[in-house]
Amino acid sequence: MPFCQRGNRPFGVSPQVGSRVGGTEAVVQSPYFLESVDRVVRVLECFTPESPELRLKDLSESLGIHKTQMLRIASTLESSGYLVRDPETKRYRLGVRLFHLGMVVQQQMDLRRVAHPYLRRLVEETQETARLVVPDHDGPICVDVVESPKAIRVFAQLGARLPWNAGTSPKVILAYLSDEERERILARGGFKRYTARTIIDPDALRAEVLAIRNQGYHVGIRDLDNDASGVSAPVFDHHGRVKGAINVAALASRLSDNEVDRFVELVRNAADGASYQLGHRSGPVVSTAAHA
Amino acid sequence: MPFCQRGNRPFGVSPQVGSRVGGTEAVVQSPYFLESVDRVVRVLECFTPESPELRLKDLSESLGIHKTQMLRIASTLESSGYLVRDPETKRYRLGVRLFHLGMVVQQQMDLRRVAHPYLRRLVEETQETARLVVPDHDGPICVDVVESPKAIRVFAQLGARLPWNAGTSPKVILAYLSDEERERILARGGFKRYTARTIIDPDALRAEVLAIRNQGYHVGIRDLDNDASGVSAPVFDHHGRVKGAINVAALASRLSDNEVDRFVELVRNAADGASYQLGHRSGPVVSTAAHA
DNA sequence: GCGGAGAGTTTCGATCATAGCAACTCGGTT
DNA sequence: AACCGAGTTGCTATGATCGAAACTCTCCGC
Repeated sequence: MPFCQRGNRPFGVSPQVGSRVGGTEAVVQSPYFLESVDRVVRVLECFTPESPELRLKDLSESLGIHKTQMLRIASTLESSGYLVRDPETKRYRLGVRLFHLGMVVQQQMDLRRVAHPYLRRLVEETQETARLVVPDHDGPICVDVVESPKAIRVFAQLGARLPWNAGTSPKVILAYLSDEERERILARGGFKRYTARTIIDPDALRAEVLAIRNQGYHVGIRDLDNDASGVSAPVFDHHGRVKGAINVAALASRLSDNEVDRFVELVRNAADGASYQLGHRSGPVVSTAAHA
Repeated sequence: MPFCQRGNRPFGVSPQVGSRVGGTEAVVQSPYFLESVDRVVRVLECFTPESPELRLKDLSESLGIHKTQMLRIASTLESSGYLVRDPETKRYRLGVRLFHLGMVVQQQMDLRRVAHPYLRRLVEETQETARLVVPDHDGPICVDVVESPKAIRVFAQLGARLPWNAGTSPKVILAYLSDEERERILARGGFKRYTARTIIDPDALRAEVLAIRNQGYHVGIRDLDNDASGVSAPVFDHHGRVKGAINVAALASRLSDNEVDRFVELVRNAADGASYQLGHRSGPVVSTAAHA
């Protein structure tokens, strides 16, 4: 394996180092690093929703590239339709070409496809069963499972419909649905009891679910099954909408407190990674371990 | 003005020359051309909806780039998140980063904004009044006008609602709406007569409109106003849906047959250009002058 | 209408990043 | 076990790339 990236890269891929301006070439990231290539993407990244139009000077200054060189780069990009230049104002914008590439990417941004490798990795790391659960008209459904290799393990039925009021994934999903949807589901009621710990009162469920929303994940103990506990975290799309939850479930007796903490970390990373792949940008997710 | 591109570049910007493989550097497009930059975009363009995953060899072969070099380019792109590599299969895919750039572009893809420069150019070229008309709940509306500089000119009311059965733009839009919508509008009926040439019979209107659809544009003679004639062509978004029509209208008496042909050409180019800017790829548009 | 400032464009030679060769690893196939 | 094809690494010559400096153009204040 040639360089730093190991397997799936979830977050923090931003090479937009801010001010490369003053210093000469700070961090060269890999033995195969081509500056000319990297510069191209750095140019494209200068264009944001906030500043979609930039002058030559803006570009050359913010990237620390000589204006002459900047002109050459921009002109080349323009000639292939990745930048367009308003002939009046001389300002550059991103070209439609990029939109089309974006659409090619969008076609691959399918939840199951994206989540699967994360489930696999979770199982490797935890040795427990991992699942992907998605919301559906009436009740969440388990749409992907990677089973624990252990002899005694949580068995998850692919395609099974789960209740809204028990199990970690359903509650995590419920937590991030819109207020109306959540209330509709709570109002519908009819919650069954599965174990002594199952919440069946709608108001209690609402409270639980709002707490989950604040926390950004959920650890559930024996509320759906007397022997099982689990950890879930939400997966969002690029609009910031919940598309599902990633979950790891284990025999409750096997889960020490330390293990729980580790699982939470792993599950959250997996869910964040999948969210990122779906185009989500770190917004709504609560950040206990914020990089501040 | 440094190089070949003059003003707005509508179509045919594809530098994807197919086989640059055999020959050495065929066409160098501008004095400011940087091969390294161009190569980056050519790499990205290898990925299409049909072949979204490519191996190193696929890339290097189809671009005629040495595999060593290809590895370096791809690795650099990977390290900045524009390509992702499946560690198992070693295949590359486009990264989510591109999706985000695509979204930045999408925000600029607003019909009025995009069409305006085309209207301006049309007026320059034709010296007649140009308009942008969009469909709306009940009737098309004129949402942008650039007026002819001539003393006697067609006056177009910004924001005016037009009838469906007269004038070129409404009929062009009608032609490209979905079958259901079109039939609903035809069924609603209540068409007024404006001149001797106005079509008021729904069946006749349907026939006219289907003919327009085959033709891809429409030349209307004195059917809304006894002194005015006009040419319209449809503008599509990236789903291939009609978003509006671009129109040039002149005093009927000023329009010779030659002029009409010229106007048709200009209006179609403008509409195609605007469509392109909205992400439309030459699909549904009828192609009399196909490049086949 | 003049002069200066700021942005963009053009030219040109020196130099350093880059291209491609060749050798190597690794996994699968005959 | 030998082979093959894909991918990875090391190394050096060279020509594409970079930046300095001069030029153009437009806008502004006087």
